[in-house]
Amino acid sequence: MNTLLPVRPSPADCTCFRVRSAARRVTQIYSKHLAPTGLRISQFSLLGFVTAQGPVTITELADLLATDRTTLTRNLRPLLSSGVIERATAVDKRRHELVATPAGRALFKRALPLWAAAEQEVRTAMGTKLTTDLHGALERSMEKLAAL
Amino acid sequence: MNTLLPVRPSPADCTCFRVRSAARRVTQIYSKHLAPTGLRISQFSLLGFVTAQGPVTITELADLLATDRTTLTRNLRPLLSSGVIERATAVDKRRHELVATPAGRALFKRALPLWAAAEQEVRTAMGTKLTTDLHGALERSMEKLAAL
DNA sequence: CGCTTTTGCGTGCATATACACAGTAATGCT
DNA sequence: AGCATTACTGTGTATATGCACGCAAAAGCG
Repeated sequence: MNTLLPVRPSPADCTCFRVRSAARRVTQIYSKHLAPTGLRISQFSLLGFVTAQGPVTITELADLLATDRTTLTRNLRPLLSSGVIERATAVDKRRHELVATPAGRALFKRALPLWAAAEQEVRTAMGTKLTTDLHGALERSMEKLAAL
Repeated sequence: MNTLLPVRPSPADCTCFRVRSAARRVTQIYSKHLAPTGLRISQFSLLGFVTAQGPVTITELADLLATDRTTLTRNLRPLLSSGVIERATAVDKRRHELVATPAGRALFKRALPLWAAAEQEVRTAMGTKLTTDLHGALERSMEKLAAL
């Protein structure tokens, strides 16, 4: 299990750099497709989770999305002000439960085929095997790195 | 090559979401290690490329890092003001050539073992095979997606 | 019941990211 | 040389990201 580092480590060998580069690249592609909806890809994900998970708190959402809680506070802002997500009053007054509004569910429904087109474009470009490999590697990596 | 999408697409199946989640996770790990240097991982990468590539322009750097050019303009700001990178006067007055200062090279040298520790921690957690798989999948993905 | 601890959130600060647009310098062409 | 084109860069605007810190509500305990 002694994974040796390259002899002359370079920033280009950095796992972090590679994952971040890939994230920037795919973000551009998805954003291009989703532009007509006015949603960024992160907003699409956020709206999707809120739509699917029903009433959910920011902390729960942070776990699902592997994002910092305080990041979500801000990322939710445009979605709250545009009325696609709203706060529900919870019994526990500390909890700020979030639900998708009818307009939010409609928007997500409209955005879904555009997301699918982006996903299809990426998967077609990569091919079936690479898509499977990438998803598998990312999935297993997240599991291994969750413990750290 | 007809890569079928899942029957009921969910944001969690999104390639973009997965890559972005992974990027957030690894960023946290590297940042933790690099904190004593005052460098973020993106700044470490930036400084590394400038140190290695010698005089380089923002546009060239943008290609190397797969980042938007205007992002680099801003990302360079803290590195310029802290004096680890400086502008060199080029013959072509449009070009803003960047070089690492002696302080910058020294800082990078100090940061290198901390980066190596982060890289080692990640690779140890993932294991040799998964590390190879992930790097390979990311590498090939970037190639395939570069054309889009 | 009153006090301490825990839990759920938001803010201040700093950086990261990229699109649309604009400015300036070099180049090419007539 | 003069003008159009191309190349290199910065800014305005908006979102994304997370750490340190502080606030309020609920829970636990004597």
